[in-house]
Amino acid sequence: MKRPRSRKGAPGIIEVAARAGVSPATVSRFYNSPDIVRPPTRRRIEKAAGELGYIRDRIAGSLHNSFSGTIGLVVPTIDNTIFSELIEAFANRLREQDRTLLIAAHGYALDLEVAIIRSLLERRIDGVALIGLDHNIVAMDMLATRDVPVVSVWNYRGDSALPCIGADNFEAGYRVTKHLIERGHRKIGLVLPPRSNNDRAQDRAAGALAALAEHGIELDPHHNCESIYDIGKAKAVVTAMIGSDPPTAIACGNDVIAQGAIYACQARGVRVPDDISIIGIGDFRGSAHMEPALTTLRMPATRIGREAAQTLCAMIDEGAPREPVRRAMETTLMERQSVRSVG
Amino acid sequence: MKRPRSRKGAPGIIEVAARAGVSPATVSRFYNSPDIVRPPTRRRIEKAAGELGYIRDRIAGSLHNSFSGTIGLVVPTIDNTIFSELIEAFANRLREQDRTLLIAAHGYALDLEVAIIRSLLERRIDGVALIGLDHNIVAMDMLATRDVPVVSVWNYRGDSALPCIGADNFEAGYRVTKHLIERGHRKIGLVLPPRSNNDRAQDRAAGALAALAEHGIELDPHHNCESIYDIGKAKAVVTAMIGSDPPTAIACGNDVIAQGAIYACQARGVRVPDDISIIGIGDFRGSAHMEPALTTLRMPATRIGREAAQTLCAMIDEGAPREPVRRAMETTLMERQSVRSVG
DNA sequence: AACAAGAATGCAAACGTTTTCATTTTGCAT
DNA sequence: ATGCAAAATGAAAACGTTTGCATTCTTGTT
Repeated sequence: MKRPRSRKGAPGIIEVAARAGVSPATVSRFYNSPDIVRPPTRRRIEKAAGELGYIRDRIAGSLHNSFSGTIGLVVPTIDNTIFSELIEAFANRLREQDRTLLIAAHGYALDLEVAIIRSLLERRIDGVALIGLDHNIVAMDMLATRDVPVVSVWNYRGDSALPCIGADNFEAGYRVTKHLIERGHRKIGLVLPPRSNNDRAQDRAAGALAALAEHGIELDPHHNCESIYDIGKAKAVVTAMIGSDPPTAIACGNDVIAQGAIYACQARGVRVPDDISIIGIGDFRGSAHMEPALTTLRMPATRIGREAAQTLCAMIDEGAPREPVRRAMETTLMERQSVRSVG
Repeated sequence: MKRPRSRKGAPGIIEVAARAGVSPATVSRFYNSPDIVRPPTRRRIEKAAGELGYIRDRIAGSLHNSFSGTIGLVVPTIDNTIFSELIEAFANRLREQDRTLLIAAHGYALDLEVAIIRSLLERRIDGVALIGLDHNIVAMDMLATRDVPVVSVWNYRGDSALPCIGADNFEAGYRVTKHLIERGHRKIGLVLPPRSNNDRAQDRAAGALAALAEHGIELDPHHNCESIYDIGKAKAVVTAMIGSDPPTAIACGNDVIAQGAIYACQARGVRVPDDISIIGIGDFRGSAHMEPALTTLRMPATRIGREAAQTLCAMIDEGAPREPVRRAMETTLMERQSVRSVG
């Protein structure tokens, strides 16, 4: 029962042209390069468009020149502090450039990614940003065939095939663990997010393990845990970990896990940092104000989002450079109250 | 220096048609109503499309019939637990319907809303979802003129002009306050988000005040505070409030404020709920696992998001019904550990 | 075997812009 | 005034689909 809804009274470029007493071509030029139409004409068109309440139809426009002014963003999930900050920055930057954002989430399912990319391509996106470096090969192929610029956001690797704007997650894992070691901790627990389909998590884990290995510290399997991005789950996992033979410090894969860890300690009457030190990664909004304030490695999500949008737009406007752009955004260790020195 | 990037080798419907030995029209029909093309033909087209790696161009399609398969969503901000959960649900529901989501944030600036809506309209969205009921009149006008279905999400009012899917925020404010009163509290503090340009906040405040008034409880001006959506800010505000002559309970405008309130108490050595009870609104992910677990009024963000998408799609496909759809989604008081009875 | 009715397909004209090329207008120097 | 280059505008052909209408193919009936 599809009604072919009429575009109602919506005036087109032709009506505007008629009312302004110029040709449609001129109206088009008025919108796309105002500088080449003379000020008096410009004013007439502006007036006519205003009176008619004209809204240009970019869809018709993009049919001709192949730019739609729309960018795709594919994320594992939107509902995640870290990504939502990133998305917001990305979206705002695009808006400033008069582009719009098509967004989709796949929930860590790589096969859904193909369907999503296809759907975006059907809408003629000018470029795509993807979270992380590992992606479905057929999806990447579709993009490459159509010559659509792609940037990978959030994770940085010096040898990535894709242009990437993000933080070095290996280094992140390494630094937080190293920080604990430097504070004298030897019995260290790890609570990391699942590694499958997640290069960020993989890199962080590798970094943490590297720091441990470098100092000849052995990781008790009982202290090596996994938790999804969920306070409740993290709390449960850490509660189990500290039940018997607890570590003196726990490195968490992100701030949400760290938050869960702190609650787990509080629930069992274990003091942080006096009995157990806890460190996170991310520095989410709020982490600075927790009790105790969370020591964590700050990842500049907003800056990453903005830079990524910027880079992608440049690739669209100027063409992709030979060598992919790769930018490692600096992370900062925020020393607060949840870690103390021992020994 | 705009290169008119070539659409490269991207094959069109014509190439597919040629390879399958049919006319373009038939290929088009194959995609839009497969049932009216005979199975053998269908198979040939499918094969040809597959071999060519054809991806249909919906932009060209929407030029003809006025549906783009794209929905707009305008939110104050993406980076906010409550909205990101909503957005995710909304986006996923749309994806299931083979539609895509154009998203934009205005950061509570009503004038930006006009620019955003205009930008969405330029992309020929089939419908729009907006957060809340109060909106810029010229933006609403543009939508009405073009006959674009609109739904308001998140806040419910029985008398709203717009179709709305959400929770009754007046009732929410009323219930949490009433809950404190029923537990014997008389010295009650309020920490609510700023009301300007925010009907949700206005309604919650009105509800809270109504509950107080109903029981003849006077609100000490010193206990009537405002805080933006930010743990740090809320913590500061509450720290000040409990510095001298603290209330015995605080009703918070949302869970993030409540979280800040709890931290404020912890930082000052005030016990929750023994010394002060705290209640939130929202039941964000994590609220159940805090220490102490937060008593709060659950708002079903995921269900709201899904329902909203559903409703909007129905309006697009079937036309808007005479009387706007209005759905009040049920809220639930989650009694946990942050509120105790007194007196 | 012939025929009608219906189903499947093809043809060609939209859809609302942008852009090339041609034409007119403008500004300036003579 | 006059002529000329440069700037501004107009006419018309794209862009890649969808769809109304016309045509051809099926299929079942007599």
